[in-house]
Amino acid sequence: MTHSYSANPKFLLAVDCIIFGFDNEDLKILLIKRGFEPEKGSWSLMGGFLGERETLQEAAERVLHLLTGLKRVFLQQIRAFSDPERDTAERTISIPFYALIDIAKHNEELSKHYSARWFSLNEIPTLIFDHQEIVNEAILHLRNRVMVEPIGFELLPKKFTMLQLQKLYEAILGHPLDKRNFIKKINQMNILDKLPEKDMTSSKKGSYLFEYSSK
Amino acid sequence: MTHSYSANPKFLLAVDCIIFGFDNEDLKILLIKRGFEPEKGSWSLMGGFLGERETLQEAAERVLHLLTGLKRVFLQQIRAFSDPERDTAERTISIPFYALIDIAKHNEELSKHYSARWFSLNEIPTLIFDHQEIVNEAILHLRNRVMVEPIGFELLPKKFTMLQLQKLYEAILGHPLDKRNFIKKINQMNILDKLPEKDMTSSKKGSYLFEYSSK
DNA sequence: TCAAAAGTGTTAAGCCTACACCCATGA
DNA sequence: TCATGGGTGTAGGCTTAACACTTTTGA
Repeated sequence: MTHSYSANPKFLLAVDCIIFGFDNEDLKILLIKRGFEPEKGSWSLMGGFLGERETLQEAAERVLHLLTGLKRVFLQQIRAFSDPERDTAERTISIPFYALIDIAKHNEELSKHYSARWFSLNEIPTLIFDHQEIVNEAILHLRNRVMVEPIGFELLPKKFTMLQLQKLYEAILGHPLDKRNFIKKINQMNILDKLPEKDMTSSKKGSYLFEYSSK
Repeated sequence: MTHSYSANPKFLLAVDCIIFGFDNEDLKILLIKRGFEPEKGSWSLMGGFLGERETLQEAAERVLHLLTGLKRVFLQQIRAFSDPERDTAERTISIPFYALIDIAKHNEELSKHYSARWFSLNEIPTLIFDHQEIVNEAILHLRNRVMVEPIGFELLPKKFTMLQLQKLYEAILGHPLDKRNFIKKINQMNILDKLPEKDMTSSKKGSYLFEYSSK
């Protein structure tokens, strides 16, 4: 160990954001066409460099806001990626965060500006560097977490039907769920408020809307 | 986002190691008396700075080897700590790793050289910077993981009794376990080989020794 | 009246928890 | 022979998984 701070090397720190969204069918991620060299024009996670006076969390919030226009978003840090060769231009350590957002709320203008597009998980194009590996870890992390904690509501509109929620869980977990068992499970968590309104777009009978209850 | 690598700031990256050991009674961590300013003489995690050509994992292995003499140790990365004020000397981002080692195997000479000491979790002295918070996250991580995956055997000698294993799990989880239920659970995991030998030191009857079966 | 999605219970199996006595042995 | 820790089984409650029919209503 070198007992002097100044004798040690310093590094660029990137925060790369895996932005998850849900279109009532598939879990998707928002990718950008990289706007600078190297790998200009290739598909990539939205990223940025850590600034002098920021925490990593703040940097991730900044990066996410640049692309989506959103603030106060669910963000979860995952493990650092540090292969010395991972970025072909210059050594960069990446500390990725995944975000859960409502697709409908992101700013289309900003997306256009970064040539961004939503991709279903099974249609992800070739990504730069180790970004595919980063995405894979984010998916695993999300999957593990959703099984024990009530997260994921960030991916839905404020009011949603049980079927929407079930489809979301199925998309995250990657396998179908039983309707009755799912409803039972969610109900006994006691995290939803049943609203008096119904969503009439999906059927003639209509289905009740629910809200995530912040208690 | 700044579209040029060189215009962005660089940072010192520390790897701090939470080194867990087990003395058949308590879960312990190995702390050092810090040998340089600031906070010289205060209790601290063993740490080091990332080198130009290393991955974070390699840096953690190097740091751990410096203090314990051990190689090929179980190491798990946890989340980065990045508060700009966390290190009072100079801004440093810490990427902590926790290690599981057999207390009996660490090198006493090296420990002495760093003025290192083992502390039970409930006797941890005041630590520098945010090291207590880092320790807390490592414990939580370990606790969550031990409930779903067979880890922890790294903390025991190669051959161990069921009681030793149970005491270890109790120390990690922080609460007592039922002997019969514990044995049932471990057995149905199918991860141990029962040896023909017995440990005769703990009782007149003797208790069978087990080995972790790598399959 | 029919088509389409919403809503609703029960049963069996497995899992977890709590709990107490006999065994083997050396002193 | 006795004191000490080692080893073993069962019953009840709880959770999970599998499974199908009735309701509502607009077209």
